[in-house]
Amino acid sequence: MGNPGRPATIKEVAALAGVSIGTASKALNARGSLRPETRARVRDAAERLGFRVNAVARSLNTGRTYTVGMITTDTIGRFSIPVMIGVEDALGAGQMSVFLCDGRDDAIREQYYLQTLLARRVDGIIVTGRRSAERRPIGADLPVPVVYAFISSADPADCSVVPDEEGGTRLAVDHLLAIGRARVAHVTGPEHHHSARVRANAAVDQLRRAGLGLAAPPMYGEWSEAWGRHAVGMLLANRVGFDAVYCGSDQIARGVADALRAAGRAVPDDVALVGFDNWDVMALASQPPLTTIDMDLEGLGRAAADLLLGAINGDPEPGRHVHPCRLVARESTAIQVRPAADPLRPAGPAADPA
Amino acid sequence: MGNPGRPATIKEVAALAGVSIGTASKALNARGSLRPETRARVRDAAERLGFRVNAVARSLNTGRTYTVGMITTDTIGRFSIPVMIGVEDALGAGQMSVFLCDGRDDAIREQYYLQTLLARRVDGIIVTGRRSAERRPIGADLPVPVVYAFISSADPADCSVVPDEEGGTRLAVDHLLAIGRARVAHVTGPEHHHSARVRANAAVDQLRRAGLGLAAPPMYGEWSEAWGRHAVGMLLANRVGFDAVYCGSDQIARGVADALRAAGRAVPDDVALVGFDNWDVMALASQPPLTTIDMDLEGLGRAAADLLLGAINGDPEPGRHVHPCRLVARESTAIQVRPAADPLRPAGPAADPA
DNA sequence: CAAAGCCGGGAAAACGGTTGCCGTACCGTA
DNA sequence: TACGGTACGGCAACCGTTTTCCCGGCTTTG
Repeated sequence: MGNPGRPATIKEVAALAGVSIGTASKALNARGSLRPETRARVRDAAERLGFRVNAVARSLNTGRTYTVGMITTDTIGRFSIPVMIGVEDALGAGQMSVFLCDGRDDAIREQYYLQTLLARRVDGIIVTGRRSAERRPIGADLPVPVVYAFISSADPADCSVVPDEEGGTRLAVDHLLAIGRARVAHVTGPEHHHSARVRANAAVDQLRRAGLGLAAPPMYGEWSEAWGRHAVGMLLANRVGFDAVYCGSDQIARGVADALRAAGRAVPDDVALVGFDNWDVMALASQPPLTTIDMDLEGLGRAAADLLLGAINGDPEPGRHVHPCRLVARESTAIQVRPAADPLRPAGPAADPA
Repeated sequence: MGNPGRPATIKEVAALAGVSIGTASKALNARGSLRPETRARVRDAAERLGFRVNAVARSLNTGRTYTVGMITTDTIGRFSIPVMIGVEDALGAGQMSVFLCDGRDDAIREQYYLQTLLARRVDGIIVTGRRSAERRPIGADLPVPVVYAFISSADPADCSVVPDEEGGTRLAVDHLLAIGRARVAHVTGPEHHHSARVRANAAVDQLRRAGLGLAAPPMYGEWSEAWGRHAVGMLLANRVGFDAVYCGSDQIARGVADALRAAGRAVPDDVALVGFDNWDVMALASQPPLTTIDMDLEGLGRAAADLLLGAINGDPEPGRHVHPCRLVARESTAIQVRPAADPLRPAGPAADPA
């Protein structure tokens, strides 16, 4: 038990067990050659005193702290959360603790955090953020390995893990083609946004590979439901013929779904719909629920953490690593012969709660 | 600059400056009495070597680590994020770093984290989580102060900071009364959920104080849009007379708004609507945008951090501290003579992007 | 001129562990 | 009986800083 005042030290444990400090250390860490009975005596003493090794003191002479810093480029947000959870999960399993640093898109603040982390002698650093675009490296010649997760470093020699947005788009397009759609429109976010451009270009490419083109040029706008609704209005006003819409986000897709319903076009029968992000609150609340592309951000975070652990242990794998997306099929494309049952929710309208 | 191999130690700095280690320490920390010229010499040497004090070594003999642990009861989620951001912000300003620990609603995992944090000799611990209900204390007789943020400890002697959900509800009800509504319905989450009950009871109380009652008994269901839609169906089917709905969440409120519109009831003219949470993605995307109650979770997090800092510095303020909510007025209650201009967004329909 | 005080800086003891090296006692064997 | 080997456990250096105490020299004062 021990008292709650000062945590017990190994010296007190050693004294109680009647051995030297060094011996106590060996007993507690299962090193050296000691009589089993001695080990037991030390362990008992430690237990009685409520001894908990002082990680600070240990770090001082091993040189390893078993901590890593996680710096977000911008404010902690919807995209960085799952990445952080994945990172924390993978590192926690490796006995490492994570320092959380919210960069807030402020370079000064970021550098302050970087210095703090280095002063704390973290074993490594993860840099993440909301955007999937490139960013300037956080520092040069740092004494610890750095991995960029979701965002990537502008220096190709740095280790980055990014979602395979092109691959995700190919999944979306192929899925629409597979259910027999050929006149696909694309509604997405602002053109200056990296992800919007990448996904739009990938959609065009993949359709071309099938001998097709978009039903209309990519429609760039905002990452909002309102823009999704507005875009549908434009498509209808221009009498564009389309039987599917691939959207740059679930928010946009939901707006598209609402506007289509208001215009009397049935989803998915008249128009099939695919979103992006698999943001549950949008994808599931949409009417109908959205088929969408999931970037597996948590898995991406875990992958980044594993790369960091590797680098810490001397096996760096520099460069840009792409992490696969996956398609989550729901009712907004549930049509014709469906290849398999939807794994996430039963087909048919959702039952309202009592 | 120094090379990126091993970080420079104060010994090397001292050698380069031609002073003893102790003197170097004093120079770098602005202590003791030294000639200005000596200080400068040491500082130069430190700069040239890229010296960064080893926080681990420093902690070892000061006994303070300037770190705190933040443990989430359940998975990091929508409510814990703003709290965490607030905590991190307030603590960062106090030069403290934050260890992130995702408890995942797993008591084993939580205890593991607790032990890890204690081994790391954190100066304090913040416990947070998604639900605002009470939870069993994370430990007894801990050697460091603990503050519960958003959730609260079942032990009233522990320090907890919780949102003033009753107060928030009073703001909502008073607001509806102020715009002339008297037949208020209440649609909220599951009855077993602490927040749902608290808010429902507070609504009843506040109406009673005005000599009124709810237009129908509190409608408990789910925290979902679907339930909001369904509840409207029930109200209409039962021919309940109502000119306002106070909802337990913005998600529910959005569902209510959609169903009312579908039923030809205008918001806010026929029915005024107040949500809860001020979750931007719901409150702003709703048609019309929602008046709602904001729990100021970030501020709550900062308050918790400040209490923790106080406790660390010897001024504990045990007990349950309530943090005020505030009303954010938007178009779902924009009616009649409005007392003041809405501070957050101009009135009138939102313009769709080009 | 001597004593006292101050200023600048060095030496060394902590802080709490880990670990390599060494000594001792006991065993078996020649 | 003497010697070598092994098992067990102690000693002490070390990790990088901070901080206390002390000392020598210079300045001030009586």
